[in-house]
Amino acid sequence: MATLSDVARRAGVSPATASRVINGSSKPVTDELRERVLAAVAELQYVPNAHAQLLARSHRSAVGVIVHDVSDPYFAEITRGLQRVATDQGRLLMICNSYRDPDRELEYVELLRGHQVAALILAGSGYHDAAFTRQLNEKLAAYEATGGRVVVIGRHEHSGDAVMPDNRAGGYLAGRELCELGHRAIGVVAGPRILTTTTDRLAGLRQALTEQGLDLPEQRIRYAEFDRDGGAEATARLLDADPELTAIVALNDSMAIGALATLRARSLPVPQRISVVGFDDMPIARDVTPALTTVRLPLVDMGVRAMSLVLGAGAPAPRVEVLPAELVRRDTAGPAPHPQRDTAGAAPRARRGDAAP
Amino acid sequence: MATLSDVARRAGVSPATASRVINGSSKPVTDELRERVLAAVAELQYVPNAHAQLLARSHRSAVGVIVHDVSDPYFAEITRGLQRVATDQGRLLMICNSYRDPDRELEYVELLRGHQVAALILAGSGYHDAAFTRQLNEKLAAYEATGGRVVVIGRHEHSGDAVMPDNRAGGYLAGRELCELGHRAIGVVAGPRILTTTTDRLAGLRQALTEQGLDLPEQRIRYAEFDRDGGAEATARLLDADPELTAIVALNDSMAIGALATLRARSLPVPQRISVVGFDDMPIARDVTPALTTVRLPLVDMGVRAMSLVLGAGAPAPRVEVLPAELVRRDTAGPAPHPQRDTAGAAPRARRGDAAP
DNA sequence: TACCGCAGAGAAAGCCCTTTCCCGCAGGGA
DNA sequence: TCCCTGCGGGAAAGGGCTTTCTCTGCGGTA
Repeated sequence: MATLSDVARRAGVSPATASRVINGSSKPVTDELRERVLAAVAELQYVPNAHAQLLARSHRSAVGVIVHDVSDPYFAEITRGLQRVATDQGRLLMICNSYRDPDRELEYVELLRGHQVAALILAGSGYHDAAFTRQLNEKLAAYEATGGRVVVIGRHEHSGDAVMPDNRAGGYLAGRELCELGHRAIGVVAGPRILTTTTDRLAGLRQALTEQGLDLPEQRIRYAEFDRDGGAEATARLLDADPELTAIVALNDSMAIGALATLRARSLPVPQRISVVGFDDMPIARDVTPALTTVRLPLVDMGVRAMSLVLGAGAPAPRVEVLPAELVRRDTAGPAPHPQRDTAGAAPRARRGDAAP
Repeated sequence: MATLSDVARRAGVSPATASRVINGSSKPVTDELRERVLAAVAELQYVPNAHAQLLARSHRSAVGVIVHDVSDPYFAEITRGLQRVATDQGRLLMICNSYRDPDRELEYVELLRGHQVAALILAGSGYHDAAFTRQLNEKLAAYEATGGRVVVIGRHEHSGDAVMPDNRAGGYLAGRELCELGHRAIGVVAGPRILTTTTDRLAGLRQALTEQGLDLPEQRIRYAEFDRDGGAEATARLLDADPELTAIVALNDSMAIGALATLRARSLPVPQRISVVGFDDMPIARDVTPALTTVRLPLVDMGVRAMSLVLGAGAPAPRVEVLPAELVRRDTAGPAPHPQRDTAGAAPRARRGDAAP
């Protein structure tokens, strides 16, 4: 590889001058020398060594991002938001997939710190795991102590700046919708119970049911991987245990799609026989058939906010931006198939005029 | 940030010794000193500066990857394959999204070269653009001249090692299938015509139709973005121009999903009234309703092969691995709705017993 | 006892840049 | 004519790490 001094030698100037030309330094250089340097760069196909540059320059510019998996639509959308702001500000993003492995997450914090990133964004659910949480917070604190900035998306465990989707309210929305449609036998297809996202969404859902005089026993919940196959499998288990279910809440859209697949395989019409509500409103939700009724989270906006927060000025106190969830009614949730013997939930159910456009 | 000499000072040793302990050098260090160093590392939360390390070490280990967009399922699958091999070999991947912008692609080649990657993988379609192709090849050649290794996935324009999906054969498969089902009026929803992927798939398709005595006039092809919305829009244009179409080939699955959306919006039943065939077989294809008939490409395997090639020993001659396409029959392609006046295609149509399970 | 060899530790030379500091020189004012 | 100013350029000092080379001191052999 050609180095700067190769270029300088070829152009007959000092490395200092070559550097100034290449980086467009504010210090003036004669046109004659400038051209000689540029010519040498072209001839030698010179590309500056990024590591040497980062070492020599003091200011750090890249931003590190740790997500579960960029190709998961949930994180893809968030990342889109992150990118948008980062690109505007000329920042490079280093994105790492933790695949929800706590150890890998810890490793990546170190790795990114080692790569001298100016800031760190952690996106994705936190864990119910005190030991891990403590370790992570220690690492994050160490990083912040040396001037690094940290923002988390959707995790409570960190005490600093955060962007939080309102998972609990979203769960509540899903639950209320189904209650109002007259459903009494509601099953839940949930992600891993160690994730705070799962428990938060579940808590909101439970609250909605409780308000309608329903409870949500553990046997109506099945925990599985937070993906399509997990959803398919959990739905099958749920149905095997309780064939009378008239509605299923999937705690994310991937699982909802899996649920739909199982339902189709068992020839259970949606929403006539059984309703399904998803969560997240990822792009594909509107394209499955029937189109998925789901709880929408402003994913791109979450990314935008997080990046703005992390690149903006620091604040004396931690800032927490809570972004609202919103119910998107499409075609997978309909009235419960047959009238309930129990009439307790009649009033709210009547409130909803679904026949109107 | 704590530095190595901070650690050394704190442990009362020289930086050399500290370095040896931290990197597990082969040179022996007394247990006593080793422990002092380790303690200092822990106390100081020391993380080595990756840039300094890369500068000091001579051997390069990271691999650069340029794709259209990691969150596009096509590239997500390929990347999964790349990652699998890279992780096995302890390599770090630097993944860049070009968003099909040739200039950005060129920039990323430089960027990755500047980051001293040991190898470079370019995935995604090439362009019908001689000037760009030449520039890219020059940059790649310059990189290879300094010992860098390059593998491309799905692009003919580079003369070195390559992994090639058989796009042309795949197009042929889609065309033949529809002909055998009796379709005569077939429209195509295509990606940008500047992409070689588009023209390759189109060429195979055209060949299949030609063999059946059909031709594929330009007005039966609509070019649009290679995504869901592009597919929806192109389908609408196609239908407006030619309402009698009985089949649509979408040149990737995202476009096929868009096509399905338009068809649903227009209440055209699939496959009774109109058949749809996609391309790629991305994971979601089986979950749309009706499940998508499509041409499968071994995407993960393409990634695996590419990474193996690039990390393996160099070869004297360029190696090109062509991976086969395969038709996956699901539910969006059925017999043409009404018998053709023209009986020319009868024989092949009869060959296929679609009523059988 | 004298000498050799080697284990274990440190000094120092890079790796490739950026940037400060300094120097020479030309032009302008006194 | 002399001095000061300021511009354009180079020398050199890092930036944080790895690694070779060198040095010290110990145990073992003749």
